[in-house]
Formats: sequence, C-alpha cells, structure tokens
Amino acid sequence: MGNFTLDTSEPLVLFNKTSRWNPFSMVPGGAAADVVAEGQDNRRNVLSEMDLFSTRNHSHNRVVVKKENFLGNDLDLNTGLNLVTMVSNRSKMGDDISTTGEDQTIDKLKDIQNELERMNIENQRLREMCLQVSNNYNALQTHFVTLMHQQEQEMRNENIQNLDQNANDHLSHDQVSVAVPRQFMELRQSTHDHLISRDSSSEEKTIDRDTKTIAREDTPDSDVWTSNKVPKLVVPENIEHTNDPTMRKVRVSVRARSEAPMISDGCQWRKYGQKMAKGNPCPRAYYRCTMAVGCPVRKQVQRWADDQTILVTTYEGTHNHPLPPAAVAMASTTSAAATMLLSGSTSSVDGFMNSNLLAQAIRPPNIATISASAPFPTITLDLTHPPNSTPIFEGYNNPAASQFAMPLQAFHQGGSGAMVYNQSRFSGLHLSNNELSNQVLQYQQTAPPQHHQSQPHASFGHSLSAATAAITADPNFTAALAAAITSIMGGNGSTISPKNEENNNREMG
DNA sequence: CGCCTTTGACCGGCGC
DNA sequence: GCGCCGGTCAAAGGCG
Repeated sequence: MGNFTLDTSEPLVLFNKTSRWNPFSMVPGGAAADVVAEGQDNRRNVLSEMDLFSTRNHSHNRVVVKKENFLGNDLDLNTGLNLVTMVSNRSKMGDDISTTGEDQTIDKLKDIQNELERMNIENQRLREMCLQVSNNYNALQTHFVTLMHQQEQEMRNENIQNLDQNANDHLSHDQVSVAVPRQFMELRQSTHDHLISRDSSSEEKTIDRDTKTIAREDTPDSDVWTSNKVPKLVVPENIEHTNDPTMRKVRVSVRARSEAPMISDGCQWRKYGQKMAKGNPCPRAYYRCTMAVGCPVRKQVQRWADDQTILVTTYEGTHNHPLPPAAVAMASTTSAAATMLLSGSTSSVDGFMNSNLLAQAIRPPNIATISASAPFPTITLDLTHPPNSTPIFEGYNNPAASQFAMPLQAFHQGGSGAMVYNQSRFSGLHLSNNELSNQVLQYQQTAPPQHHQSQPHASFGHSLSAATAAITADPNFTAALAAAITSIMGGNGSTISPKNEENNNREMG
C-alpha cells in the first residue's frame, strides 16, 4: 500500500491507445536501453504507472532496467548495452532471426499491449473516480458552509429583532439562545426583574460578539491556519466564538463504545491533568484545546465505571478559533447540543435545526441525557447503541473516519435507544424527544450526505462511509485518497496516534 | 527546541 | 473549621 504512486496528473503517453507501445521504436535511431536508462521522465513515469498495477514490488528507479531484463529473459533477446548493435544487425541480417521467434515476440508484445490498454482504461476509470469524489467533496463543503452562513445570518437577525422590539419584554420561550446561559444559571436566585435586565445585557453581548466573529474572519489571526500543520480550516459559523465563562459551564458528554483510549475529534488537545474520580476505578484525564492560544475548550476523557469499554468524553466551552474540517462535525454537534440544552427551544438553537420533512421518520427513542443533578448542566449523547451493530468509528484506521462517523452516529435513528430526559431541577427547559429529533435530523441534512448513505449497507457500506468520511475530512486530497483506499482494503488501526495510544493505554487501563 | 505528558501541589466549592 | 472532591497549575522530564 505504502508503495503506491498514483499520479494522475499527466496522460500516460505509452498507454495511450493512439500510440502503440513498441519497445523497439521507443527511441528512434536505436540506443533504446541507454536513452531510457538515462531517464526520459515521461517514459519513466509510464513505467512507474505500470508498477501501480503490478504485483511485483518494483523500485521506481530500477523499472527501466527490469523491463529490459524482462525482454531479455522472456524473449531470449540480448537487450543489454549492445542493443543498438543487435537491432541494427538484425535489420541488416534480415532473415537471421527465425520467423517463429518473431511470431512469438509479436504475440507477447500484443499481449503486453492489451494488458497495457486494460491498465490504461483502469487508470482512466480511477482518475474519473478521483475527480468525482473531489467534486462531490467540494460541492458538499460549499453546501455545508452555505447552510452554516444562512443559519448565522438568521440568528443575527433574530438577535437584532429581539433587541429592538423586546428590550423591556418579559422573557419569552423563544429567547435568543446565547442570551439563555446567564438566564439559566441565575434561574434559582434571580427575580423576574433581574432576569429582564440581565437578558438585555446578554443580548447586547450577543450582538457584540457576532460583530467580533465577523471581524475575526478578516483578522490576521486566521493566518495562523495557513500553516502546514492544518492545510485548510473552516470557520464554524454556527459555533459561537465566546469566552463567556457561563458558556463554559455547559457540558456536552459523548458516550461511545470504543477500544481506542481517546476518540479523535479533529482538534489538538493537550493533557493538563489526570485525577482519580470518586466512584470510578479509571482515571479521568483533562485536556485543553491547543489549536489557538486562549481557547477555552476543555474536555475530560474517562472510561465509564459501569462498562469500561465505554469511553465518556465531556466537552466544555466553545472554540474561539477556526476549526479544521475534521473538527467541525464534532464541534457543531457539541455546540448544538449545548445550545439546545441551554435554550430549550427549537427556535433558538442556532438556526441549526428547523422543522423538517424527515421529522416523521424518526424512530424513537434516541439517546440523549440531560442532567441537572451534575454541578453543571450536562447533555449526554449516548452513542453506545449503534443502529447497525458495530459502531462506525471503531475498526477504521483513519481518524477522519471516526471524526465524522462518531457525531453522526449519534443522530442515526434506527431505534438506537432511549432518550433519557431528566428535568429534575430544570423547570426552565422544555425539550421533547420530537424537538431533539427534529434538530438532529436537520443536522443530518446539513452534514455531508455520504455519511448516512452508507448506513444501510453492511461491510462495504461501512468501508465506503469511512472512505468518504476520510476524503471529506481531509483537505489534502491525496492523503484522503490513500486513507480511503486503506479503508476500503480493510485496514485496521486505532483512532489515535500510536504514541497517544500507548500513553493512554497506560493511563486509562 | 518545542510540544507533550506526568504528577504532586494547590485552590475553591460544598457538605458536615 | 475541616475534610472531601473536582479541577487546575506548573515543574520536571520525555520525545521527535
């Protein structure tokens, strides 16, 4: 696998149907072996392409020589350095070479030509596939960004309207989502009047932050993301850029069955602590996002006490920087869940999810736990009940596959479990199964569709899902293609780097 | 050298 | 006030 060189940038000259490949006519005037060996790039590339389909492990630099040996051995012709002389002599001597030998040679050459033509066709087909996948990826990315932009625009308009018209109104059910965190945190101790005043200030903050968000896209800060570490990043416009400490109090917990010590979510994390938590024999690891200086996002990773095959990842906070495409899915998921938790209203969930035609297709119940008994309001997405047996994010060696499959899997229905809804101290929330499901399905519509295309099918479907996810997640198309091929070929691996795996295995047991 | 993990110390909230 | 607990800090060391 690692030896593949898939160069589709140039037409394959010698494979071209219009130019028949003839080893004796490769170099007009003779000296075929010498000239080829000294390297005409086109020809060398062509021969390298041949190796792509060969079962033999050729080195690129030696291919030409091997070809020569091939002719020499199989056709019983001396094609060594004296090839010029041989060819020349043959043309002079004419009948010295037996006609049966020539026939055999011609037959074998024809076979080789046929083989090459088949390879050429196959190569063309692969190129078309690559092109199509690339186009699909670009189209989906554009669509996704467009939807996110629309959603942000809607939210901004809603904020402005509320600010203009409802400055002195009572809190309404459809309060702007970002205004809710403080509102929620103060519920138990604030009077109605307090809520009104706080809400107004929150709304002002919201608009102010929106302005900052827009400004940030044009600031030199974004230049950070032109580094070669992350070739291309997407500003998650649905994700609020805020350092508001109240937002950090909301947590989104993702529970997933995985042997991997840590689920790769596309972000860069630095571990800053580890503690033994009460009631759990497995240590809890603390990570902070290191993709930008001052990013407030934290996450905790811990195996579940009741079932240590289940990994619980708890996110807290909102990224204050653009995210790589691979991280957008998870960040969007957690952000939407957090906002949903805080707003308790479909109309205020970031414009993320409005009503949709698929709502009736929901096969409840989902798994999402909202807990107010924890120190901080927490919504838990339980991904341990995959719709079709094996969780998608396990068993694929490309992190990108898990990055995308994991959040999406939470939203695949198929009777995946029950939505546990605990409102104990949550009088302010209303969140029905239907609402969550509506939002969830809307998210599905905004996500690259190939993910759920793959769901109904078994192994190949999963492979395809992993492949398409990898391609979608990886801005480097070549790398993504390699990952995709690996996935299709059934590679195994972890969702994290070997180093991390080793370390985390030691830690997490 | 930069980035990461490790790990003991420290801090603040909470219950008794 | 004290102890427990969750969360964070920061120095030390490892790694590529």
